[in-house]
Amino acid sequence: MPELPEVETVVRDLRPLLVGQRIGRVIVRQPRLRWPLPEELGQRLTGATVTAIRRRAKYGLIDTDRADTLLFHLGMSGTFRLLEGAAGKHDHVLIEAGGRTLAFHDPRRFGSLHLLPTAAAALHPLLRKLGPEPLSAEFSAAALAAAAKGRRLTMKALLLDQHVVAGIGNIYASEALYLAALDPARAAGTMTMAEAAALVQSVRTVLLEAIAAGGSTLRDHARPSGESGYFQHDFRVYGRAGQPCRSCGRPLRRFVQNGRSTFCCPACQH
DNA sequence: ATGCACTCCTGAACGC
DNA sequence: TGCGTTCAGGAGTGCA
Repeated sequence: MPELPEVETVVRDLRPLLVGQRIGRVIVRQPRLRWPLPEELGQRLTGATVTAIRRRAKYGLIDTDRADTLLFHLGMSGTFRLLEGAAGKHDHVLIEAGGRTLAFHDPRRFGSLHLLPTAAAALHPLLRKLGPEPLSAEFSAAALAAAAKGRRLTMKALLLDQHVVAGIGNIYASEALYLAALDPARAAGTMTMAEAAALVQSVRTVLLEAIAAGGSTLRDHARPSGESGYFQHDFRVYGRAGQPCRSCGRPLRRFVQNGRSTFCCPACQH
């Protein structure tokens, strides 16, 4: 469940479970994720106390009092879940803390875990080139327009470029473009300043809505899985091909861009 | 520099 | 029931 709102929800759910807790055993059951897990993962984490949990783009950062930070990315199918009983299939890494066992569960194994020096975490190659956080003031109409200027790629592809703005994925790209009434297939370079302003606002709206929805949904479940938070969210266009546009009533359309599904209202978005 | 196809992996849903 | 095909929320790499 990998876009910014879902990672934010996971981070918020992990905080009360881990912050202030001393990490016990760390068991690696499957070291081959997106990148091989560091050999010293367990040694470095065991005995450390979690001091803070942060989010950057779609990454979560778990800081410890040993100046190490555990960086995680959920990929397409990653979740954290509290283990009840034995570890199951795809529970790749088990982390004991506070009398509980947390499992990093990821069937497709596109997720990743890294161990970084906390002080230099932002300099890591995976984080260094990320664009602004979409919910920060740094993500402005001027900044977006500047990033779009002269670019021939589509509006949708621009939003998915993590160097332009960090944290938007395939679902919320469609959602934001619909809310801003922008055609996903239009060249990004044709964006006016007024359209950039509308898109910035729409991105913020859909992300904040999703964070609110994820948080409330997850509270129904006693574990920080997050799966439910994603599926129960009510999307405006994503996954609704053929259904009526909530604005004009005409059928929504699905088409493929760069090998991925895009949903839009051909009548409302230009 | 820019844009895009390919690639990693498994599971679910669907058609025959 | 089983088998093959297609699709899925990510993103680094390498190529044109």
